[in-house]
Amino acid sequence: MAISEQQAKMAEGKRLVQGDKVYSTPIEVTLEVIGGKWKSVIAYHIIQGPQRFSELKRLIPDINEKMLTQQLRELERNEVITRTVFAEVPPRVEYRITEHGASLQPVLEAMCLWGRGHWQQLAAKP
Amino acid sequence: MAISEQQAKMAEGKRLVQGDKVYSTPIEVTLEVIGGKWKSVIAYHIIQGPQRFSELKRLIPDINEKMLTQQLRELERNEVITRTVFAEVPPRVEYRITEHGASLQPVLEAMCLWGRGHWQQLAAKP
DNA sequence: AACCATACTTACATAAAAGTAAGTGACTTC
DNA sequence: GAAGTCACTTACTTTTATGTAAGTATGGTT
Repeated sequence: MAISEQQAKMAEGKRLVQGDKVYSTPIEVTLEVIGGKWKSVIAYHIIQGPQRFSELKRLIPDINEKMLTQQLRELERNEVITRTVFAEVPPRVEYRITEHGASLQPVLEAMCLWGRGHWQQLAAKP
Repeated sequence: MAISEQQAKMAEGKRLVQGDKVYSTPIEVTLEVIGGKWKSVIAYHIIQGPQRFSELKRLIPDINEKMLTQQLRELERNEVITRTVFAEVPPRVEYRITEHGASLQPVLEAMCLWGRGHWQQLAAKP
């Protein structure tokens, strides 16, 4: 390792660097992939089994088509899911979890579990 | 349960309701508490042990004071952390995880682990 | 008296995320 | 041939999140 690199590392503390992006926790890396309002929810549904576009729309009633498409594309770009178009009319498109995406299961499961617990606490109080 | 309530539930599928908020997955509940760019990172650091404001600033170099205060307040409001002011000059304020907040550990750990793995994959490729 | 430290607060500005509504293409059924 | 299905796209608007920079209070140190 060059001295300048080393100095840079010491000056900035333990930080993860990737191209022009700098993270101070691996959590930030995860957020790049499943951060935001929809991505974790979408991934959670697809991890339960392959889903069509329309099925996801049904499963996530409040999402609109633009958001659904956009977030699916980003998940695809990050290799969390794959997109398969079937040459049929009307078209059929299937989204499946990748192996890499499947490794998100513990994260999504933990989030799901915690959310359920927190919701019950809220429901019990006021 | 009143019939109208029941009908409402059937019409809208399995959804969690809390006041004026409606969720279709417990994941959304979790996101209300630790969603966004900073909250999970902050909680992660405080879960490792009590931290002062200035220490958090040091641990999360890219955050600014306004954001740090704001997010700390929201974590406090959701009973994830507590805030203790010591009557000293200069002031000392300590943030600690609550019991409820400590239950986030599996979530944050999973996020951290996954982020590390994903980052290594990225680093190995290009 | 001037300066330092800590942990903020405030007003304001910018950027990013999310939402709305209308339209597209290819083929099927009525 | 009009209408319907599915999975989008596009242009545009609104909302939410995040950031900047300056200022505040208390009291200790020089």
